[in-house]
Amino acid sequence: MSEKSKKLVVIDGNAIIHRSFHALPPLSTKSGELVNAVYGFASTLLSVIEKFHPDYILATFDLAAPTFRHTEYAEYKATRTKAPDELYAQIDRVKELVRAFNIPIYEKEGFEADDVIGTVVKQSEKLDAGIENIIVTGDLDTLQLVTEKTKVYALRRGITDTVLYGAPEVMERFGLRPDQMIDYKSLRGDASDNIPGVKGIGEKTATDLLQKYDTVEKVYENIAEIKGAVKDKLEKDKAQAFKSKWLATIVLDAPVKLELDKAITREFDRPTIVKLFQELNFFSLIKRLPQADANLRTESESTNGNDGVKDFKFELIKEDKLDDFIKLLGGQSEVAFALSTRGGEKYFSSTIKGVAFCYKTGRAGYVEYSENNFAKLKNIFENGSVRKTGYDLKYDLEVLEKYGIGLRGIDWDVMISAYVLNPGGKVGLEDIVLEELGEELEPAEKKGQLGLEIESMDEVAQKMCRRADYIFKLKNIYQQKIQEISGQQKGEHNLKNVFTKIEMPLVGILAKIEMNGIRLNEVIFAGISVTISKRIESLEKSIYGLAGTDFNINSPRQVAEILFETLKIPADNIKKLKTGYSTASSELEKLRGEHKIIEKIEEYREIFKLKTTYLDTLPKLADENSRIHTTFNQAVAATGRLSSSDPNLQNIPIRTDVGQLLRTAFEAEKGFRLVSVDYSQIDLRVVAHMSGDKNMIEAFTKGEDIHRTTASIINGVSFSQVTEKMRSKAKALNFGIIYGMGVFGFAASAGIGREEARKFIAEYMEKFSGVAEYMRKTKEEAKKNLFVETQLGRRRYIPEINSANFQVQSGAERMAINMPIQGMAADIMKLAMIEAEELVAEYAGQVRTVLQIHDELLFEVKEEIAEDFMRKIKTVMENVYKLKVPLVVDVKAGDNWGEM
DNA sequence: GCAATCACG
DNA sequence: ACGTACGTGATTGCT
Repeated sequence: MSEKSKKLVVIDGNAIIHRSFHALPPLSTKSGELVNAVYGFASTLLSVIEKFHPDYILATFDLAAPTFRHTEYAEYKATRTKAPDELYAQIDRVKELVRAFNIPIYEKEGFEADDVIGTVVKQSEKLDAGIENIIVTGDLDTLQLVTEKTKVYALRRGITDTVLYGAPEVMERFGLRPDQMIDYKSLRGDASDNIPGVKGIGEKTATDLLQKYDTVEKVYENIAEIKGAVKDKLEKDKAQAFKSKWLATIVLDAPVKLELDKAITREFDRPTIVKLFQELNFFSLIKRLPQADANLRTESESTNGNDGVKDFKFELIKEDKLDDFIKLLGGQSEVAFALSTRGGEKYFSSTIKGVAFCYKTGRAGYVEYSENNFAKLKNIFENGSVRKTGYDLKYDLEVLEKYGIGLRGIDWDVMISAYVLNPGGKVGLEDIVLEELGEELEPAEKKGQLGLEIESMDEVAQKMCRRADYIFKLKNIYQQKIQEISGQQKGEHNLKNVFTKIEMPLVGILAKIEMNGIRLNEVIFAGISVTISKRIESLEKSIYGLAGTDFNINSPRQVAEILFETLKIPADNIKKLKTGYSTASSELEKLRGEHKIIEKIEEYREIFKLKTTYLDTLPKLADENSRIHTTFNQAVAATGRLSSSDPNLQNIPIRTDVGQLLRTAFEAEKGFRLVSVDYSQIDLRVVAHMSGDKNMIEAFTKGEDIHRTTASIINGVSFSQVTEKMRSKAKALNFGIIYGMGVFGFAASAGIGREEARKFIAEYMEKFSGVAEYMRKTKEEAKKNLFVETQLGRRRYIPEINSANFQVQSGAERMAINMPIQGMAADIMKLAMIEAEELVAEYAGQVRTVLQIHDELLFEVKEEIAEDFMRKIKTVMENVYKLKVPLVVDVKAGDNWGEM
C-alpha cells in the first residue's frame, strides 16, 4: 500500500461508557448530575481523533431490548448485575454528545453492539478503497474481528492507558490468531457474559489445546489423542462448548448497512459542543477540541452571538495619541483594565510593562510603560468617577502604589466575583474565560527558552487588550449571575451584599495589610536556629544509635521500616496507608513506651519542621526594614475564609514551647506595640446563634466557660463538680459539632473508646436539642438545594451531597454542617476588618494592621495611643454584627507576638 | 506531581 | 460494610 489508506473509526459506545463509569472517580456537575462515564467517552473520542485523524467515524450502542442470544439462550448474560441508574442516565448524554459531533449512530434491535461492529467492519473490508478499520472499545470482546485491515484499540487500566491490537499483538498476548479468540472463549468461557465454556478448562489449557488443534471442532475430532482429566472434561461439556462457540461468535451479517459518506469526519458544531461541555463542566476538554478552520470558526461564533473574535479592535497607543486616549477614558463611567507586569507574583518584585484599557466591549487600547505615559495615565487611575473593573485588583493596587499611583474608583474585581459565585472553584483568568465564554486565553507571561520576552510590542498590546476585553465581558456575566442569585435569597442578606459590602471593600484593606508587613527579629531567629541545629544533630545520632543503622528520618517509609521491621515494634494498632504503616504523630503517640526511639523521632520531627518551614525560610523573605509581607488569598477557601501564602503567616507555631519562642521574633517597631484582638469562641457563638439552642445561648449570655458548661450539662453535675477530664472531653465534643463529627472522629480526638464516644454524642444531642435540630435541617436543606449559605448570604455549592457513594455523601454532609459556621465567623471577621479600617484611618500613621489569623487581628500601634486604641477596637469588633449571644473580644498588647 | 506529614484556626 | 471531624499551605521524599 503505497498510498495512505483512509481510516474508519468504529466506537463501541457501551463498552467505553462501562469502562469509564467504573474506572473514573464520580465526577459530577454543579447541578449534581453524575457524568464520569460521559467524561470518559468524550475524552476517549478526542484522543482518538487526535491520534488517528480518522476520515470516517461512527458509533455503535446496545439497545435495551433482548438480543437473539438472549432469546435462544436464557442464561446469556444472566449473571450480570444490572448497572446502576446513574450509568443509564449517562448513555443519553453520550448520545447527545455524539450527535453534536455529527457522528452517525448505529444500533439494531435484537443485536448487540458487537454484532453491529462486526457487520460494518466486514462491509468496510469488502470495499475496494482499502480502508483501515479501528475499533475503539473498552473490552477485548471484539478481538476476533482483527484482520489485516481491522485493528482493535482498547482501553485498559483507567482510560488513558491504551493498546492497539493487530494480529501480531493478539498473538503475542494470547498466543492465538484473532479468529481463534472465538474458540478460546468457547473452551475457557466468559464469566462476565455467562458463557459457560468447558468446566475446568482455563486460560492455560484452552490456549494449549488451540495451539495444537487450531479450532474447537478439530479439538473434538482429535479427542482420542487427548489424555486424562482434560479429555474427561471436554467430553462431559461437549454440547456446552459448541453452544458457547455460537454465543461467542460475533454476527457479521446483521441487518445494518454501512453508509460511509454519512460517516465522513466533518466540521462539528463547535458552539454546541462548547456549550454542552460547559454544561457538563468539562472545561479541560474544551481546550482539547480540534481547532476548526478559520472560516468556519468566525461563522460559527457569530451565530453563537459571540462576536469576540470578529468584532475586536485594539490599538497600541503611541505617545502622540495618548492625550486623545486619556480624554476618551476620562469620559467613561466604567472601564476595565489589565496591568501588564514583569518580575513575579509579589508586588514588590514586579515592574510595570504597560496597561490595557477596555472602554467598551470589543474596544481597547494598550499603553506601554514610560514615566511620561504613566504620569498622564495617573489621572485616569486616580479618577474615582471612572469606575474600574479588573482582575485581582489587590495586586494592581500594590504595584501601582509602588509607582506613586493611588488607584481609585475600584468597582469590580472579576476574580472575587467568580469566587463568591463558586467558592472553592477555579478562579484563574484563563479558567473563568474558558468556563464562561468557552474560549482559550493564553497565559499572561510567555517565556522564551531563556525566560526572555520574545513577543513584539504589537503582540503584547493585542494580548493585554484581549485580557481587558475579557475582564469587561466577565464582569457583565458575573453581575447578572450575582443579581439573579440575590433575587432568590430572602431578606436583606444576599450574595450581592457579600460581594459589594464585604469582599470588594476588603480588597484595598488587604492590600494595605500586605504592604505593611510584619517585623521579624532576625537575630532571635538566628539564635533559635543555632540551638535547634545542635539538637537536631544530637537527636540524629541517638536515633541512628537506637536503630542500629543510619537512615533518612524524614522519609516516613524508612521510619516505618526501621520501627516495624528492624526494631520489630508491634504494629497492631497502627493505621495502614497505601505505602505501608503510617508514622504520623497520632500513631507514634500510641507507641510511646514501646521503644526509646519513638520519643526521639517525635522530637526530631517537631523541631525539624520548625527549622525548615520557619527558621530557615522566613528571614530570607524579610525586606530592608526586616518586614515580611505575606499574600492574603481572598478567592481560595471554600468557606469564605482568607488564606495566607508566600509565606503563610497564618500558621506560625504556638502550641509547643519552641513555637512560643519563635513567636517572640515577631515584634513591633521601636516606639510601637503589637496589639492582638481575637474573637473568643466565635465558631460556637455562631452555632448558638444559628441554632437558637437554649442551653448554649444561656451559657454564652451568662458569660460562662462554654466547655465547662457543656461538661456540666452532659454529665449532669454542677458547674463546680466538673473535672479537667470532663471539660476536655466536652471541648472535643464542641469541636466535633463544628466539624460535623462522627463517633470515630470524636473518640479519637477525645482519646476514649467508641462506645463511650457514642454515649457522649447521644447525650449531647439530647441536651442540646436545638443544635441537633439545626444540624438536621442544614443537611436537609443542603440535599434539596445542593448548596448551603451563611446568614449573610455567602453560598457554597455541595453537589456531592446526594452522591450514591456513602463516603462521598458523608463527607459532603460534614462540609454542609461546617460551612455556615466557619463561613459566618469569616463574614463577621471580614466586617470587623472593614470597620476596624475606619478606626485605623482615624489614627492616621499611628496604627497599622499587620495580620489576620481567622479569628484574630494583629495591629502595630504607637505606644502613646495603644491603650486608647485597644478600648476602641474592642468596642468596634464586639458590635460589628448582632448575634443572639454577645460577641466577646479579647485584647492584648506586647512588644512581640510571643508575649501575648 | 502526588503522598505523607504537620504547622495554624 | 466502610472509613472516619472542617478549613488552609509548606516541606520532604519519591516516582
